[in-house]
Amino acid sequence: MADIRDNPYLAHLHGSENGAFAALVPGQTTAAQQEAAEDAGSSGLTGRAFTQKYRDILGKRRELPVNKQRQKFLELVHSNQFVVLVGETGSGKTTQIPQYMVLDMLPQAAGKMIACTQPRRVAAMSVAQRVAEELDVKLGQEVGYSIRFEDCTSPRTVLKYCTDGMLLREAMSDNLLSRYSAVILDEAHERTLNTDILMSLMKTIAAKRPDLKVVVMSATLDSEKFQKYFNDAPLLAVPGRTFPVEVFYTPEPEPDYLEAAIKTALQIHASEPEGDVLLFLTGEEEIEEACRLLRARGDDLARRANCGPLLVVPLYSTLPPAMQQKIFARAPEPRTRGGAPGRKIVVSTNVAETSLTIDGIVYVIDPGFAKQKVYNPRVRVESLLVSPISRAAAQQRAGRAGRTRPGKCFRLYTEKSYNTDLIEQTYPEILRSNLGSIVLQLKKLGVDDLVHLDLMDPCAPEVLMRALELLHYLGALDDDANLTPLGHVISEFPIDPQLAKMVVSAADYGCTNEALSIAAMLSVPNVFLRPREAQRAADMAKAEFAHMDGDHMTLLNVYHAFKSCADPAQWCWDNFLQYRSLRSADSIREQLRRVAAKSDIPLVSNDFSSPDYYPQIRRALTEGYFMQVAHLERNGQYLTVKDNQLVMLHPSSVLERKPEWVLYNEFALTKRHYIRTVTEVKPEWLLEIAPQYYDLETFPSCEGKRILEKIALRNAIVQEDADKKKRRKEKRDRKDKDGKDKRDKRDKKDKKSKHRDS
DNA sequence: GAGCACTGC
Repeated sequence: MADIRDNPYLAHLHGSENGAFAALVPGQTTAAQQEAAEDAGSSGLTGRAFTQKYRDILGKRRELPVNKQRQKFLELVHSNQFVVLVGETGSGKTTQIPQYMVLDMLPQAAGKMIACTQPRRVAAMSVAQRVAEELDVKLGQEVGYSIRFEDCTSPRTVLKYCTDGMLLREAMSDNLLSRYSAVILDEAHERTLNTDILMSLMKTIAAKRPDLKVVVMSATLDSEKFQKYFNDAPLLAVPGRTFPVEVFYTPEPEPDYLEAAIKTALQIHASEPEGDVLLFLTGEEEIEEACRLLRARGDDLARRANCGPLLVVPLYSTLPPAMQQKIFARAPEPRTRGGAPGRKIVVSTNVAETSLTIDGIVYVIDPGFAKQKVYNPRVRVESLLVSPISRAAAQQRAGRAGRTRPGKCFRLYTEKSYNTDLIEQTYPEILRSNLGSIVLQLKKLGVDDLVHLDLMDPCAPEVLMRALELLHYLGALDDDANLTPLGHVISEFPIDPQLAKMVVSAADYGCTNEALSIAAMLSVPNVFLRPREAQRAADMAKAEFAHMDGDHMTLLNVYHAFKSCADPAQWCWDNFLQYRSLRSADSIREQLRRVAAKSDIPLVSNDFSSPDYYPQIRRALTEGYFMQVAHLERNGQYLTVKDNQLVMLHPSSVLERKPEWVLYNEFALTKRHYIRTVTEVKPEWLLEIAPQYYDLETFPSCEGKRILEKIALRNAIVQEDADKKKRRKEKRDRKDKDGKDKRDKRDKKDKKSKHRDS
């Protein structure tokens, strides 16, 4: 019944009509041959006859700009190990290029896969879904995806979309990525930490694997930098499919960008044709404030100037998903039939710049600012700072107005400012981050010489030094900066090295279960909600979980309560807790538990009624965080140990009684210097647990040091005492033993004689 | 007495 042409194993019998399929020679295909294979009666991947839906989609795929360049692309891939591809939005590169690679390399025949990396999970999932449809296969079979918490692939998988972090993890156990015949790095222009590392890694691997093909895809005009970095790789530019966006600047600088933004939005509403507005601001509070003002003044405007109704929607990542959905709502209908049309205004953070696409945006308002991460290696602090965006980011924002039809972008700064004040590109993340975790991963990847690591933008030596120093103190690296056995174990955990050290050490204190829970809770966004209209109620709810030892134990209480309640979502709502964060903490904990089990770390708890239950957990915490300790000086202020930075307990801390020694999870740099998530520790523990760090010889002078010195002295005396006692006891024991031996001999003799007697 | 831009393993 089945057409012989539908059987891929008989492809060689197909004759001239389908010969193109059989004619596919790996690494030598032409665009015409590939198209013939796509036009065939059945899929070369599954052997099944193509569906009508497949043919419909195929028609659309052929119209994508990237398809016109297929032959050129294949020629470049055939004669080069690296190819750089620049494609604007709408070019079809993310869906099509990996498919061209599949047809060209026929990875199923070679038993290898093609990987295409994405910076974000949702992108990896949704693109894989789309490509599975385009290839007429079931998602998770021939085409799949692999992201944290979810591996949707099978032994049949030939094309795998994954997050760049996932591929990096995979490289840690398979340094040459030998399962892949080609790696496609997508969205490389975003320059995430993981993409940068992966790019460097691909250069190293490619040098050792001539058979490996690497395609780097980017959306910027900064293609020369990529070409140069990849050994002068050839470039292929694919046009996009977007609509023109007209850009307007303010004639004079705006002193108050929030006020200017609101005015502009209302002006658009009053005078521009129908079309939704996207306004970029920097943070939650600012956005909510802007929304309030816009709603109030919008109503006013409608009354006075016969404007249509206004729908104002906030958008930021911590907004509950149900609220986020509102950005997709349609603009309101006119109040009366034939009246002025309604308009939707979305007020958003950077999420709308890359992660989320909102259809129907015609007007963009760009004040030119965003909160950006910065890292200060001197104080070892990552913080968020409102700073001017780059020209590339400004272009990206403007582009959001031209996705469905021609649009307009209003920049709330002068053209001169755009040209002279803004930097060309946003600094890549690797220049703005603490590299502790990354350095450990690199060591695990077999990169020994970090200083000469071939990165597109080399990181500051001081940042590297800080990372190496941290890992050395944690015991993850030895004196020659080589990975220790402990370092190997720590690197397996997908969390900060300090947290991983805590989890691993917790085994010695009998509390790995609790350490896992705390590690998970510290790896998710803040679980405590504090809505403006219910601050007191929220504080009271939090007080129920407060633990006298500090915030870490409070988090543990929350987690335990969460795990034992009947209806988690309702319970979270009732207790002003972020359900999303807690659920995520639960999956992270499960993942960490599996990693721990794989490393043969016993999963144990101490007796809950034991007085040592909490101290043991705090000791384990100290094993990871001894470098983040502050001491309360006599003047009532905290100084961080060694760095002598003046800090204050964050007002959200449950520790109001100001213990003398505290360990903190985070150093928040805002108007003041705050330490957040804080727990009381004992100075003795510091000396015991991290003598190499608390080496008083090298310690800068301060009150804390003098106290530690006293303790050290006392310890020494106690130790000396103990040694004396021990020696005396040993002497006594020896004496006793001698005596006992004699007695034993005598007894034996006696027994023998008794035996003889009996 | 205050904040959490955004990703990711």
